Amino acid sequence: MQDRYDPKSIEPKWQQRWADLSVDKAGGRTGAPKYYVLAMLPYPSGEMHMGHARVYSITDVLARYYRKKGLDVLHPFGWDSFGLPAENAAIKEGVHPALRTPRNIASFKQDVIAMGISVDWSREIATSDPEYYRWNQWFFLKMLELGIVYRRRSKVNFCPSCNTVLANEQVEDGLCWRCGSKVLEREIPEWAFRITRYADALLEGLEKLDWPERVVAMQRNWIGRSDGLEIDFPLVDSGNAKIRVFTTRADTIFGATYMAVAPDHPLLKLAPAEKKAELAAFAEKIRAAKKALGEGAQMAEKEGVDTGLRARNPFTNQEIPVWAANFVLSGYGTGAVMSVPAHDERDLEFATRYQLPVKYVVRPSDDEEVTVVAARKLVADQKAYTDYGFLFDSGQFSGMPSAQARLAIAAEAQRRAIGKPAVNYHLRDWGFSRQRYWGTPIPIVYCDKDDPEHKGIPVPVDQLPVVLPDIDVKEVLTGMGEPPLAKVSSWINTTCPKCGGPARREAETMDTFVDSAWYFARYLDPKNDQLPFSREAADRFLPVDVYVGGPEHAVMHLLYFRFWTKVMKELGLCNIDEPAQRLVTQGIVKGRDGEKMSKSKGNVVSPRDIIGRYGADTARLFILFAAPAEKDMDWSDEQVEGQYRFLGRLWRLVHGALPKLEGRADPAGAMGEALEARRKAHRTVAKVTQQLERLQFNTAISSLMELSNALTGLEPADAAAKGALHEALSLLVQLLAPLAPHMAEELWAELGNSAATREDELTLRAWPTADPALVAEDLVTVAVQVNGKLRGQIQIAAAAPEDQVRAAAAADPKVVPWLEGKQIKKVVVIPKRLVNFVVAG
RNA sequence: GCGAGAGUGGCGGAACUGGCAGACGCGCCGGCCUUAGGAGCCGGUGGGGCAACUCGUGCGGGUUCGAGUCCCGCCUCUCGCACCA
Repeated sequence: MQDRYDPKSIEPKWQQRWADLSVDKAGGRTGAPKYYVLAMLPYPSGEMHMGHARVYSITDVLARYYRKKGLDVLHPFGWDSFGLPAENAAIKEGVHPALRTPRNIASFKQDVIAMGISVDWSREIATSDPEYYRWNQWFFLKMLELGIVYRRRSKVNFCPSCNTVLANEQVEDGLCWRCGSKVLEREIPEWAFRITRYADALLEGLEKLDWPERVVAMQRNWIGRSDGLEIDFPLVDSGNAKIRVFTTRADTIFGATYMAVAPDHPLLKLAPAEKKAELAAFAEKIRAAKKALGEGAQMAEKEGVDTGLRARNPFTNQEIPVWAANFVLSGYGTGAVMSVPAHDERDLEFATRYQLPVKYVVRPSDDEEVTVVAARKLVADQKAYTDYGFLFDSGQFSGMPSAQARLAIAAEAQRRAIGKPAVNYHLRDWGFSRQRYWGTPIPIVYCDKDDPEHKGIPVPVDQLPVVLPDIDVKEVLTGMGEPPLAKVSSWINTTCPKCGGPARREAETMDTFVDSAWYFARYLDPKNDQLPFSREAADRFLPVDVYVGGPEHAVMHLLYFRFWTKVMKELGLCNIDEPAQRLVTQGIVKGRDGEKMSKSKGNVVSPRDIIGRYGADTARLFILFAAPAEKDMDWSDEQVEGQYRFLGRLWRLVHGALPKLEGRADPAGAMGEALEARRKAHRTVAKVTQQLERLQFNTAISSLMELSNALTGLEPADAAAKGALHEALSLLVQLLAPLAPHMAEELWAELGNSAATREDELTLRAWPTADPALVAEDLVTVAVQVNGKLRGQIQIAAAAPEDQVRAAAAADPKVVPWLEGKQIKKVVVIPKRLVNFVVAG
């Protein structure tokens, strides 16, 4: 034993012992329920940062807690080791990603171990390992068969100077990150997942998940289902041509006074000759503007051009003008809208600018008088009435409420064969081709003979994996020209699986979101060379019980992850609908200045430094104590010191008590102070258990501090009291174990519970249970109120009957003056808590 | 604009299904110990008032014996989406 708490001398020792005993291995407790706790897959930068430390602190507390509860806990770890950062670093520094990546992993892994994170390293995976990514290729081929993977043309960012395609991250303010040239748009073929096929399944699945509302809302919004009507507006004097629109407000169709189409709408070719030049110029202008503004930028003012075309409103039979407008998106719905300026803000803004007619057809009430006034006010204020209401000036539909009219008008359109109900989604298919080197090769070859149109011939499954070739970094990873793999002639040139003749491999690689879409399942069976994972393993451990990671993954990763799970079920690999039942999105860690930690701000605090100075237990306690898991937290050196001091006090508390524990007896006979200590300890067991179940780590730690404070300064009077103190300290240490495991192991041993074998380890590992007799209170403090204001407090037996409690409350000296001479109208008694006298006057 | 979340001491934050607001920690104040302490220990700490008491959970209403908690109407902040028809 040492005099002072010195984390450096105890933490590595216990980390070594945990590793030696393999206490963290999953799968050993076949009879027990499983518990799968997972942190989001990290990109292996060379050093763990605070955000990582926070995630792993959370998952590790859960892993250790449930292991102690006797569950078969799976807490695995792996590396998202493919991707752009490694490739960009290679382009800049000329170091091959395959060299850099293992170094980064080793360094990061050291940090994870130094934090005392209890990981089953026998299941470690790295996505850049061919034994991992071969299964990406396997999935690709299966999904190609099912029609979930397909080839399409799509627009990409292209740098004309580097002659290469750029990822969105490589475009800065519309300029190439490398050479600063203006980025162009270009159409190229790419591979895509038909995730839209699962839009409704992904939407419905959200209902059953125990996920933060914020994330659920973002996913719902991202999928963006909207139900409406597609309906044709015939063009006037243009033969049979008609413009199809999508609307969710069919009830307003009698108010459609013009149409608006996207600037590149195909039917604009029917526009009168004299308009063609103007329309072409407009389309070009809008395209250029969109490109320059980039994504997320505020769109300019609404703008349009009268196409000269005229359409007929199929319900009013009136002729209405057709405009090309910048606010209509060619990629959504039919690329054309019926404009109802009276009932749509956007349509009104446009109509106002170009002086198009506004016709109100829905009103808030079916009362003529009210309506006229309301309508006048709307016109005077130049406001659209966008709420549902009652129809007027709408022929046979007048008087109907909007909700009903929507359906009735849709039915009528269907009857007349000019429209049909339609559903639109914001969700787009997931294009996953990347013109990069450091990713999973797409297992496709192109053969001029067997595949003249270059649709792609799948590589046979038994030829997987298609392994990335080794390359000369300086020659291949230039960031310029054709895709990197196309430059590796020894690799790109291959033989056709069909004819055996010369063929070329697909030069593109997969988006790294593919890697992270299913890694959680590979952990179950990481060495399987027949399948991504066995059905047996899946049935044992899926789904993930708690998934922890940053809210920045709310849509992309978490949507792909869910999508992939649905595909895996379709393939019969597993029988779950959703990959993770519960999601915890942890808040960000801010620096000393209250700003988000970042290198550029110079406010980064490194976990490595904190562990070096205070030890992992302090780092863990600080991180868990500073804020609830889901909230942002500020870094505070003082609070870190505070946790270090707490651990120091605990150390001295136990070591100071050791001599007093000699000659202890069964605590059952303890009285007075010692009995109170036992009670406090058992109550803390009950409390902390509940707090850990609820992921309330900050209050769990404060409960331990309370117990520690209560036990400080106790002088056991007899043998039973000594036993009581020993019991209370042992419980305190056991409760501490998931949170500050090294300290707990050390003190547990000091308290005479040696941990030399795996079985002894399991003694500490068993989670304590509270003795109900000690948790129950026999004497309680009851608050006494008069007219809802606190006037006194009484101590009384918990079991005292109500009239006794009432009498004692009324007799309390502090309460008496407030009741004197008053008439008591009512007395509210809440057992064990409070008495409230309601008096007159 | 739409969606989600949050407003409680000097600070981070507690408060189970309405029941003693401010647990726990930081900071601060006082004391002890010490050659010394930026170590440790003990005590205090929402505002006002000597006190009895009183005021206090973003603002304004309401329900209730009783509201940080429930209802209605606002304000502010954070995050996400943003011409989605």
